[in-house]
Amino acid sequence: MGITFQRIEMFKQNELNPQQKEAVEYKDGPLLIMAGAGSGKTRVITYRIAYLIGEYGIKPWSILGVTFTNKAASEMQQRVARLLHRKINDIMIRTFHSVCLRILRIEAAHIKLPSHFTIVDEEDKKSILKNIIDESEMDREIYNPKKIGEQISRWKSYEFTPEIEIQSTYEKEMFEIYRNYENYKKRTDCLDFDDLLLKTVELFKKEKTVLEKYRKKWQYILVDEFQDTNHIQYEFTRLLGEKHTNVCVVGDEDQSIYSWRGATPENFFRFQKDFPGFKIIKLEQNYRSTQNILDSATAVISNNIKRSDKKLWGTKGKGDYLRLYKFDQSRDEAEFVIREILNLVHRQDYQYNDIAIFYRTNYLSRSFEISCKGYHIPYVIIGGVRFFERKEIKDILAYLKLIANREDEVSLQRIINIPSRGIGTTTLNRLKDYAFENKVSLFKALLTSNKIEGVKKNIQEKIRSFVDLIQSISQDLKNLKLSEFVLFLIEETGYADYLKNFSPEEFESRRGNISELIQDIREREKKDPSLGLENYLEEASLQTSIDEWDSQDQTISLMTLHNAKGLEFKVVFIVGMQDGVFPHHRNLNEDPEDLEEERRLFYVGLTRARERIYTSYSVIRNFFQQNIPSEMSRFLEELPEDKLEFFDQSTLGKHSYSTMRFY
DNA sequence: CACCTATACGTTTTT
DNA sequence: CGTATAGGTG
Repeated sequence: MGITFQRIEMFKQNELNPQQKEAVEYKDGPLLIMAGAGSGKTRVITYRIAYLIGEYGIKPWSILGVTFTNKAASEMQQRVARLLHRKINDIMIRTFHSVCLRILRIEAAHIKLPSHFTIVDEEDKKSILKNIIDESEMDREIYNPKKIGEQISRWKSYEFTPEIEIQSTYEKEMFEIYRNYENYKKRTDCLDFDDLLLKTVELFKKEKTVLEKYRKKWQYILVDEFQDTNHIQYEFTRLLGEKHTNVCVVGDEDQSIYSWRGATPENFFRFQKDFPGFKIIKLEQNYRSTQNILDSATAVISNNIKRSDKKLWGTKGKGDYLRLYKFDQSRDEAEFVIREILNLVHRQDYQYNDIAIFYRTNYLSRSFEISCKGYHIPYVIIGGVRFFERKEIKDILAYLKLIANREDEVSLQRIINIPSRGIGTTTLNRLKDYAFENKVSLFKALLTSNKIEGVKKNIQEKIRSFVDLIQSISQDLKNLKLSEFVLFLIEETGYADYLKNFSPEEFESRRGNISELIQDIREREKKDPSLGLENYLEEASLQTSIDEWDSQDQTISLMTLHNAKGLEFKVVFIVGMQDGVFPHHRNLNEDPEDLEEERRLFYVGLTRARERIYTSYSVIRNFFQQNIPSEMSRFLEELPEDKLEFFDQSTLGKHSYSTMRFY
């Protein structure tokens, strides 16, 4: 039989160690895989899925795989397809958010939600909150939209709702804002990222028949990066899995780096409680890094008190020493790193895509970007401003979102006067007041603007022509492919001229981004000729920066340590290693757990490297154009000295580490 | 209402 | 330093 042949082939091509084999072949019941860094975790998951299908005859569509990024999901899908020699588009391997979105689109009616709801991103969320705070006349000093947004997010990830009793006036007002925010979204048929998870869990708890339907559908569940799941994600997993208990979770508590987003390794314990009879398999064989890297990473992480004892066995030779460089200024650091990269590529056998630069915070990318440009090194920055967050892209998307959902007030507000149509803030506020008082949507208010007091005839005319524009282009959506429609829309709205006027200097790059958007739509149309507006908007709103990245491209990669999770490179530079930057000053507090999370982040960074690690810092840090003296990161002192070479490139304070020089 | 200028303010990490 | 907002003028 073909099935047996596949199995033999699978194991021959890429042999698995006994623990990996056990994890792959384990069929029914709860399974907890503790997978150390570089222990072949992805291989185990993909083999396991392939094995369930190929060996146990499980139907592809009864498997649910949950990952953290779309990229990890599609990679996994491809690898499974390769193992089984067939196209597999019927396995659901997606992110939590994407799976929940799928469910909600279908089941929305059960929780009194129209199925065409739109998704608000972080920027939209902030602007909604800002409006609410402004209207409530609260002090913006204390009530800053970003902070409140984070707080709301935290509440929601714990299934906390505004109905809960609260004491202090501050909390009361926070809840008031929260409640208004929730009402606003309800009124405008919007959901934020947290809602996707929260509403799905709510739906499962309320509608048992719906829950049963999905329990029946997904007989086998796998969750990747389990250490970074939060309460609500755990609930989702538990609800779906507790009946058949075929739930496999994979993670590494040493790589838990999202506690600030509500993630908790506590879920490992909850899993063990909620799924009795579970099996634990530990993957401790590291196939990625040299022994020196492994020993250094182990030495660092062993400073954490809160961790269960776990070992990593290396499979490679000792390899190079780790390197530690000290500089005067950030720009010296950037200059060195880039020259060293040139050296690695031209004098040694490395390619650009073997190399990555990691930093703690996004703003550190700037000096390295400048140096890359100066030396003509091809680079990509992962993170920072994402493609779908760029102004021009968001404008176009706002038009599309409004066409998909007329109630979407955020999008309407964004583009009602872009390009400028003479509908300014005063008019907009009148319209909003009218909409609010008469309990209609903002778009409805536009339709009846002649009834609104204080809106002059000429302005009514302007509003009418805007409404006509939206209505008439909406008609054309039916007759055009989406990519053609977007081109048409840009034409009809006069958006290109607007961009040119708005900023001639930036026009070229913005137009480039728009072409890229259209190209992206075309590519998706190629895969799925029936690609609709809603479908595309969905994918666009859940896309992350890492998803845009192609590891095959001949470029070096710059990213935050958080973005580095799950990746590997031959050479890794970890830069900006000053106390206060890394560990970040906000996590240098009384709470030792915050520091431990920073340390895990360092551990993640170190364990991404296969062959070589450079760490570096400068004694003068440029911050807001100020020069701030800074100390070497305390984490660097945790690296074992006998596996480290120290290079003092600094002309200031030479005395300090000169005795460590030994190369 | 649109446009220009002054000033305040901020950068942790992100699905 | 760069961006985002406020405040004033045409």
